[in-house]
Amino acid sequence: METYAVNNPAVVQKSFAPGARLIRQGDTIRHVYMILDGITKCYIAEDNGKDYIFEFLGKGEITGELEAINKGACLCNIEAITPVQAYAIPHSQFAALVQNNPTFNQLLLQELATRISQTCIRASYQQLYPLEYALLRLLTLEADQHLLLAKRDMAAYLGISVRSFNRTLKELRERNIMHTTGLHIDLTKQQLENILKRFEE
Amino acid sequence: METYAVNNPAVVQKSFAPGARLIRQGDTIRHVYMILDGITKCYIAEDNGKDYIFEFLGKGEITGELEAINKGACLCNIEAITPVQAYAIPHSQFAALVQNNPTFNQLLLQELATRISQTCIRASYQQLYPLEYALLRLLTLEADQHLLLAKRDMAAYLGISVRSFNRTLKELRERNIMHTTGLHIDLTKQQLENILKRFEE
DNA sequence: CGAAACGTTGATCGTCATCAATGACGGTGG
DNA sequence: CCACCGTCATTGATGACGATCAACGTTTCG
Repeated sequence: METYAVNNPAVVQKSFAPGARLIRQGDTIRHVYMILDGITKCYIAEDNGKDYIFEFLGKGEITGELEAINKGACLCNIEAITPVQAYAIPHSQFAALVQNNPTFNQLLLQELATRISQTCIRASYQQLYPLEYALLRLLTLEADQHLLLAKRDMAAYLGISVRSFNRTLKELRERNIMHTTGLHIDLTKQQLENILKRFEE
Repeated sequence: METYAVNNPAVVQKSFAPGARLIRQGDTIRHVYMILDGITKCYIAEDNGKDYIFEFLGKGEITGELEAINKGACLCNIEAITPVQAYAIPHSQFAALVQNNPTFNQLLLQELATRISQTCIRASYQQLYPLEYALLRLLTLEADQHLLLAKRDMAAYLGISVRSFNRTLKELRERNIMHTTGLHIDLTKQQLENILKRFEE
């Protein structure tokens, strides 16, 4: 997806150190960002001080597009968790791409559709299953995508404190579902499937 | 949005009685539906028997578009909760509309973007605030949109049982936050704001 | 100079009390 | 029959407090 923005003088490449924010919740922005390299977290900071991470964005993914489409204030914070390279694309250029480049438009639609699916699926199982289930799914996701996340980020993804995260981890270890050290899941895909199924009673 | 599908022989208008399903989770479909009248609920049925409603769709809204864009199996069930009239638009026609009609395309993007925002916001507060908070927000939403939902649907929206729903309702009544009868919220907008703020500590 | 000792900091976890939410069972009333 | 609710026991998840430990840099002393 990132190839569509190259060779355009209005598009600027920017670097972000870990911890730097590409987008601040509530701000009005004039650019869409396309991530060339690195990992970012998208999170909403609630008024009660808690954060909720709803996704991690990596190479090739786009952000700030909701605001470009709907002209609203930023829904969430986008913060680099590794060093990040990104294109900053002005809204005008973004709109032009959407209008004039059917392939880009199609990719954008697909990305939005995927995001909706994933968000809905996650909201569903986080509501209807206990914490341990969500934690196992997160670790599986992490392994699949070769991510290595900080514990506080995993906790924020699950909507809990680091303390609760560690506690749940410990319980999974005591039941021999996880290694006694590290964050590996000590199970084959098949076994994991079965564990996840156990919750479905 | 519904005007874009008129006068096309491939587009068929269909009726659905309350309880009938426009779309079944897991199915592969060949049509996108545009709702002309009535209310539907979109819900995921988890393997443990619980349902999670993630939105209610009404007049002018579209559904089945995720599957049209991503070519996957259906994410969720779409079920009529009032009598529903809808256009069934074949995927080929839908794709043509997206490609050839910039206005339609723009509306589609906006609808997807709005849906993402709302889903994220809801996932966040349902994770980070207690049940009562989510219940109050649901009732506010219902009042704003002049909806009147069945209790079991409200419960499924909150991801809880009807029993728990009633229980939470009772607690709100005992604290004089709600009328002792009906589902009205016995507060001005301003008071409600304050109540919601109370949770933000 | 180098090594041992010290203090600081942050991450982790045991424990305990508490709150939030559920499930089950049975009763009541339309 | 179904919706609703009182009651009770239980589970799930949290917050607070304090102890421990490892990492790291700094001080101190031989």
